[in-house]
Amino acid sequence: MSWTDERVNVLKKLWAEGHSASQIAKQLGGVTRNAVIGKVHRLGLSGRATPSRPVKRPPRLARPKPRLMPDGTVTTPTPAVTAPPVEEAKPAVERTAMTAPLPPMRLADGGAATILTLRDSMCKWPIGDPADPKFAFCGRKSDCGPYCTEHAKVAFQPARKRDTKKSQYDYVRRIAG
DNA sequence: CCCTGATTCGC
DNA sequence: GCGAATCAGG
Repeated sequence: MSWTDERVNVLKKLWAEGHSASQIAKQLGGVTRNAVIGKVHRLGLSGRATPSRPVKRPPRLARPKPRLMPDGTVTTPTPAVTAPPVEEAKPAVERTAMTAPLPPMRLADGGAATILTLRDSMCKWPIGDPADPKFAFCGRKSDCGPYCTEHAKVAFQPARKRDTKKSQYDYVRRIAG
């Protein structure tokens, strides 16, 4: 099917009325929603009422995936080597320190357990910002684990509600192809 | 998983 | 110009 004047008019009308691209495609027939969206863009009426989506995305770089050519050859375009501005996850220390329920134990000298004074039998729960000079460890007696009984409760929470196998699989597929 | 629009690029 | 593939997000 091609974009006749009549079909374009229907497209404009339905789009103006707020129908989604897939709905318009179904009504027109013979086109996919991608075709509708593509046409909408080409007509320059992409910006409809934006209810709740002020999403600004940086432009995607060219598809690096191999493409199967009609003659059977597979071409793998060299992907742009632009470093993606990936924001790293916060260090575990920061997250755990924020939820620390106990202040560092006071040592005999009045200070707190540091990396120098922390012994094997002492709780290794971090307290405060590692970059801070006052950064310390809990230092209470740790028995069968790295933490004291109080921090062990926080550190070894009962397993959080697991993701479904399905959604995990989706994630793996997303990153692994 | 379903859905939405946005974008790129081979055709 | 067209639209499939592929995005990012609800």
